[in-house]
Amino acid sequence: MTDPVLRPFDQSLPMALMRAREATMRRFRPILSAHDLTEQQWRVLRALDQTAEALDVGDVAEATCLLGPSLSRILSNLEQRGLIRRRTDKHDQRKSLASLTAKGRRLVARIAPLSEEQYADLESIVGTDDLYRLFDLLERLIDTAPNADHESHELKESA
Amino acid sequence: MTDPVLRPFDQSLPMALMRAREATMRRFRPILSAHDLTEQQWRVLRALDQTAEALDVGDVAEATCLLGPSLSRILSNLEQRGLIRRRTDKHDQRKSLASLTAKGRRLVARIAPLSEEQYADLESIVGTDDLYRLFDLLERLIDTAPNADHESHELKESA
DNA sequence: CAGATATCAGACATACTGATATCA
DNA sequence: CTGATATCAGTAGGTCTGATATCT
Repeated sequence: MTDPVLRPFDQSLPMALMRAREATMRRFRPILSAHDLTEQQWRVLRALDQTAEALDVGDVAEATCLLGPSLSRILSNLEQRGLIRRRTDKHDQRKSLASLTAKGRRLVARIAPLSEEQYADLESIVGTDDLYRLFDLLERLIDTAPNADHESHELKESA
Repeated sequence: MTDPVLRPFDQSLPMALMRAREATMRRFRPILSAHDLTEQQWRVLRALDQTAEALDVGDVAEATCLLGPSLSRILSNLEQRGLIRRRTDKHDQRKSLASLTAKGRRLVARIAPLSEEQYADLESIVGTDDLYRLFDLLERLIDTAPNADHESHELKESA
């Protein structure tokens, strides 16, 4: 009568994904907090670093898995700190375009080598082949999503 | 001068893990919210469902990847809703033991088949073999964690 | 007394919903 | 007008640090 009705935790996929992400983030978190960045803020800076041009808010939301309202506040924060800049799109004045400032770019550049260091470490532990296998499997999992709405909340992770 | 200094997003492991978890959770989230449960609350109920006996708070924290203070608040919430019960350990009165109430157990039992349904769906899409391969790779990744402190915050996801 | 355990208090970043202004 | 885009307002649930009480 008190028997478990669910599969054990170690067979829970979201749980395994969360633990794996947690294990990975344990490497990066100290780096980010040393620069006063939350994970979400870092994701935004990172997304903006990838493109030479500015991105509209919708694109940033898609890239970072953040919801619009959350993103608006994060962008305000980063703008106040002088790390990013916002301007309205000339061709479509509804849109707001975000881009890194020189200061933001310097910050990313300062963090990048520390980040890559951790990746190299990870790769040497897990092995390059298995790491790519993992990426491949994760990609396939992502494609199984019922609704590929780019609107979805934070990992927050659970279950 | 505006070239990206970081690897692209699709080669970011925490990012891939987050997206994969998000894709997976998209299946389960509607089920949980239909029963007024957050992901963290569900993780706690699930952990308690796994053992016939009560668990002390430390064990629950370990199992659910939640920090002590967060867990305290979540347990209070679940206790108020009559889903769990807390009592102090007779042998070590510092410890607080948590267990599911009959009501909590009924709730888990009601959700369980809906959850398993999604797992079966997932397994049929990804394939049983690859799903196990994925579990294996994730497990290895988890073992690479620098600090295996069971204290670590929420997925929140990033980087 | 030292170490462990759980909780509390409070500040903060985020998630999420719903309303709003602007523009295509 | 409609649909899209971004933001704002506000509530809620979590994170995290630091302090506290209790017990081993």
